[in-house]
Amino acid sequence: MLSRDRIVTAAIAVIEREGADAVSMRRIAAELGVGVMSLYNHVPNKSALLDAVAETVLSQIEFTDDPAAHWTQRVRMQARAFRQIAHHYPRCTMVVVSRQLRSTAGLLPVERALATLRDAGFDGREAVQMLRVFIAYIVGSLLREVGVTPTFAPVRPDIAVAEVDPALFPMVSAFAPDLMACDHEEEFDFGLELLVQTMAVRAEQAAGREG
Amino acid sequence: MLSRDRIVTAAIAVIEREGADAVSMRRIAAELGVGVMSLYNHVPNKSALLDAVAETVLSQIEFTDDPAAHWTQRVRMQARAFRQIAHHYPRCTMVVVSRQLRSTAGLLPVERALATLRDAGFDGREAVQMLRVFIAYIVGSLLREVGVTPTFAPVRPDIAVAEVDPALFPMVSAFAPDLMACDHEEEFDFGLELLVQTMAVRAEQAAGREG
DNA sequence: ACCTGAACACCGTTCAAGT
DNA sequence: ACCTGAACACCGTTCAAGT
Repeated sequence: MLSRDRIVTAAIAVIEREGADAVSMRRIAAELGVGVMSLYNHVPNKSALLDAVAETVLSQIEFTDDPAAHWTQRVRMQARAFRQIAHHYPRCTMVVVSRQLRSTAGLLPVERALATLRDAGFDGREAVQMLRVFIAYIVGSLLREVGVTPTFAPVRPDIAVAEVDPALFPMVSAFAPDLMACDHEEEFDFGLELLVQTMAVRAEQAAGREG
Repeated sequence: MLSRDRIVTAAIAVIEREGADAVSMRRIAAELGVGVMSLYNHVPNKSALLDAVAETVLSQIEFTDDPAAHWTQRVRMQARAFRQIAHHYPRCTMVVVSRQLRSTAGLLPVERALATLRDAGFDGREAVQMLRVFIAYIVGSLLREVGVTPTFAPVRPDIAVAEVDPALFPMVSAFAPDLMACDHEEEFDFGLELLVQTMAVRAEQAAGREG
C-alpha cells in the first residue's frame, strides 16, 4: 500500500543513492514499483515532496543540549546537531537548506536558537542578527562539506600532480597541502569557536549596558 | 554569428530573467534564434556552459582594496566585493558558488584572500582555516540574500497576519518584526565585523607567538 | 568549420478511464 | 479512494546530413 511516508522515504533513499539532481517522480515511482501517477494521490507535486523530504530530515535532528548548561555550550551543541544532517543525509543537505519551511520542523531549531541567545542576554534584534550569522556560517560550512561548494583544493583528487602555476598563484601553490586536506569536523569547530567566543564578548557588553 | 561569448551572455540573461532552474540549452538557443544543436559547436555540454557562466560572473568582481591598507580593511573590502555578485547577478549566485572552478577566475579571489591573511601574520594552516570560515559565512549570507535559503520570517510576505502559534513558538512570534525585516547589507556587515574582529585578536596572538 | 533536424531517452503534470 | 496509461510540453545529447 502506497503512502506519503513511503514516498518520502523512497525519495530520500534515491537522493542519497543517486544525488538530488537525479531524483524524479518517475524514478521514485520505479523505486516503489508503482506507476508515476500513483504518487500524485499522496503528494500534490514534486515541490511539495521535496518540502516533505526537508521536513523529515530536519525532524530527525537530535538536539541534546542541556537546558541547564551555559548558553555558549548550548549554541555549540545546537550547531553540531545541525551539522549531523551533513553526516546522515549528505546529498539531501542542499534540499534541506534550500526549502523555505514554515512548519514545526522548520521553525523549531530557530525557536531553540533564539531562546538560547535571549538567555545570553541579547535583545530581540541582536538575537536575530546573531542567529543569522550562525545560520549563514553553518549553511556555508555544510555545503562545503557535502561538496556543493568548492574546497579550493588546487588539484583534483584524481590527478596526481599539482596543476596550478606557482607564478600566477604563489599562495595557492604554497599552501596546496593545507588546501587539499579538509577535516570537515575540525574546520567546522574552528569557525564555530571563533563565532561563539566573539558572541560571548558581545553578550557581556549587552549585559553591561542593561546593568 | 554564434560564439561562446554570445552563448554565455545569453545564458546569464536567461538565468537572471527566469531563474537558474528554468535555464535550458533549448531555451538559450531560442533566445539566440538558433537551433539547439548549434550551441554544441561552441560549448561541449550544459555543465561546461554553467562553468563558463560562473567564470564570467566571477571575473567581473571588482576588487578595489588598497594593497597598502590595513589587512582588516582589505578583508572587509574583499568580502564586500564578493557580495556584489548577489547584487549584480542574484539568480546566478547559486550557480557561481556551486561550480568547482580551477581556472584563473576561480582561484584569483582565493589567492588574494590568502595573501591578505598571510600579511595578517597567520601561518599557512591558520590562513586556510580563516579563509574557509570567511567563505562559509559569505556563501551562507549570499544564499540567504538571493532567496535560496530561508530568512525564517514567520509569515509569508503575501499573507497579512502572522500565522505562527505563539504558544508553540514564543520566540519566533515575539521577534517576528525583527525576523521579517532583513536589510541584507546591514546583516552582512554585522557578521563580517564580528569575524574581522575575532580574526584580529587571533592575528595578534599569532604575531606574539612568532616573536 | 559551422549549422541543423530527427531521434532517443528522459522530465513533470493533466486528464480521462478504470477499480 | 486509490491506481493507472496515454498524452502533452518539455529536457540534454548523439548522430547523420547538410553547407
